[in-house]
Parts: sequence; C-alpha cells; structure tokens
Amino acid sequence: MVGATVTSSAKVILHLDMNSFFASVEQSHDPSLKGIPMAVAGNPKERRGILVTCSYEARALGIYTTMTVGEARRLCPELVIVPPDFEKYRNASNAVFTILRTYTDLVEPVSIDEAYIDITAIGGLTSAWGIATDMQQRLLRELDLPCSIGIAPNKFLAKTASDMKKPMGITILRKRQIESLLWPLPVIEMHGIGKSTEEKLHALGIHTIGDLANADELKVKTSLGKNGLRLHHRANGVDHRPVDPEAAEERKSVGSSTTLPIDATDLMECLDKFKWLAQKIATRLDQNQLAGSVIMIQIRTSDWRNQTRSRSLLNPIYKAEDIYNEASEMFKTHWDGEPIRLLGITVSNVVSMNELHEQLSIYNYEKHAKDEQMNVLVSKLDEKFGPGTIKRGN
DNA sequence: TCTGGGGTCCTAGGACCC
DNA sequence: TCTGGGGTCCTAGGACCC
Repeated sequence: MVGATVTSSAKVILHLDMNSFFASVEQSHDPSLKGIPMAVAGNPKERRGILVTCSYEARALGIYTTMTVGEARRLCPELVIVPPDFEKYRNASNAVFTILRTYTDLVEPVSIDEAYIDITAIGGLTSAWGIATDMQQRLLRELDLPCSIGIAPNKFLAKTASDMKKPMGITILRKRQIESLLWPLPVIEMHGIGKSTEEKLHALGIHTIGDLANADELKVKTSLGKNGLRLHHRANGVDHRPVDPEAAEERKSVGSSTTLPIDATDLMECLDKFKWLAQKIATRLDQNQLAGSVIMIQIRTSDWRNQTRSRSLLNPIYKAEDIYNEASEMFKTHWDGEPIRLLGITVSNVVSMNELHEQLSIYNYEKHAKDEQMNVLVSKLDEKFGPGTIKRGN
C-alpha cells in the first residue's frame, strides 16, 4: 500500500491558499472581468497606486503584484483596474472559512485568504486527496473562488506544497520527497527567507535549501539566531507547530498609516493627518470592542528611512481624541523637520473591552477593600492615641 | 522594480529590581 | 564597599508575510 510507512502519530495537514484572492472576488461579483487581464489597485493618480493583486491572465503578460499602476499600464494598456473593496473581501473570506469549518473545527486562519487545516482525525492520508478535492470543488461551485491546496505531514511542508501548483492545484508533499523536490531550490524560495536572510546565508556559503539542511547548526545559529535554527529544521522537513484554531483570534495591534500625496514639511498638515489616522483607528477599535495601552507612531522620511516612537500608557485607550493627543505629542517632540513621506499610528497591547471592564472592577474591588482596611486601622489608632492623631493618606 | 498598508515576531540595549 | 547574576519591562529597529 502506498503511504504504508506513515506511522499512527503522523499528521495530515492541509494548507489552503485562495488564488489571487481579491481579483477572484471581483471576478465572481462581475463576470465581465473573467478571462481578461485585470488587477486590483489603489488610486492610480496618486503615487500610492500599486497593484495589490492581479488575475492570472495579467500575470501571463508580465504583470505582478506591487508593480506601480503606471508601469502596469505601459506594459499592458488593456489592463482593467478595479479599486480595492476590503469589505467585499472580508465577507468572501468569512464565507470561505464557514465552508472549511464544515469539515473540521481544526481550521487555523493565517490571513484573509489562507488557512491551515488538520484533517488527521477526519480521514488521514488515505482520504486526504478526496477531502482536498471536495473542498476545492465546493469553494469553486458555491463561491466561484479558486484555490490551491497543499497536503503534507506538517505546516511548513503543506505551505510549500500549496505553492507548487497554481491556480487550482492540489499537491501532496511527502517527507521522502524533500531531498529531490526541495533541496535543489535556492534558499530565497523558502517561506520565511527574504532578501536579508538570503544574503546572510550566501555569506555562509549556503545557496540551496539542501545546503541549509546540511549546514552546521552552530554556524547557522551564530549568524541568524533562533531563526537560523528554525530554518535549518524546516529545510530538513521538521516543523512541530500544531494547527491552532485560536491562534489568530486575539489581535495584538490595530494600526493605520498613509503615504502622503507629496512629502510634507508642514507641522499642521502632519497633525491633520494624525487626526485622520486617530479617527480611523478609533473606529476600528470600537468595531472590535478593543482598547490598547501602547501607542506608536511611524515616520517615513522621503529617503525611505523609518523611525518609530512608542509610549506605554497607564491605562488602555480607544478614543480618537486620546490617540491623537498621544500621537501628536510624540510627533512634536520628535520630528526634526525632515520631509515626510508616510505617517502612521499603531495602538498595541490591545485587550477586549469586556476584559478591561473585568479588570477595572477587580481593581475597584481591591481598592475598596484596601480602603476598608485603612478605615479599620485608622479607627483603631484613633482609639489608642485619640482622634485626629493619624493623618489619612491614600 | 523607486517601492501600499495591514500585520507578527525577534533582537538588543538600558532601566530597574532583588 | 566598584561589585554578581537573574529576571522583567520598555523602547527602537528590523525582517518577513500577504
């Protein structure tokens, strides 16, 4: 039997990746966009106009994500560009996850269009292909949205597998295939390795994923720290992370930033932007019933240098006014007058309002209890030394 | 290739405390 | 008293991902 070497402890993990998600959602809402080169992009008249994603027909013509609108148009004058509609994508995403959860509760959202699914308990490897095919067909039939699925014994390999065939692919990646399929690839192909890590690895004489897998652990650790060890393990197909449905539930921060139409040198203009950003964040905090106790501002100068300043607050905040006051204060004490390209605010260390109210009532209870103790103490001392001898503090 | 906006996680130094 | 070691919090910056 094929796959008989799989032990009882082996898991079967799926990684599901929606294909050019935003573009596919737009195409499902407007069939006239199907089968043509199209892209989702910000305002082309401003310099923040870059492609967020594009259809496979556009990709075939050399169009890619992050390309500027201007350049895309030069390359492909007939490219149809649609402005992004995040609410539409959020709704489509919810519909996708609702379908996935009809198979199992072990669904971990990774992003708006990606999920890990642990199907060990509902069939294992023998029926993995059938389950994946069924999922893919249902998403296409019911939502008109294409996806690719990777099947493997762990998250890293599943993620790698889902990348191997797009669009509408299903790929099984077995541990014994790592050497032949993964090891020949350059390190930059590995999930978790970017330009910077690639350079460090090259400096160590490590060029392929196979080089990384067979490199000296200590050497990699010295140069890359914890991350080096992790990458070394992954290159060997080792990844013990469980699929955790709650992992992405708790958001840690809420932020907003904006690239200015032209570089700013005027304080009032910047403060206006901060006011607008604070309002945006306050609205989103309110929608999610959150408040946060760390506030951070980001300043990107025209030479692309990024600076951040942050403050920890005694109490979590959520009101636009409070967010603005903290942000503007930090900005005023910090900005050296350099031309600014981008401004941002992030509120982090967020907690839910419910939790906050609980904490507050516990705090009040403790404070109250303390007051009671103090009253008893004072009255006892009054008894002993006469009234008014003891001054009450707080 | 002249580069958006939303995030997460990691590192490293300094303050502070025991 | 010139001096240890461990732990945690805060801040700034960087890498990476979608």
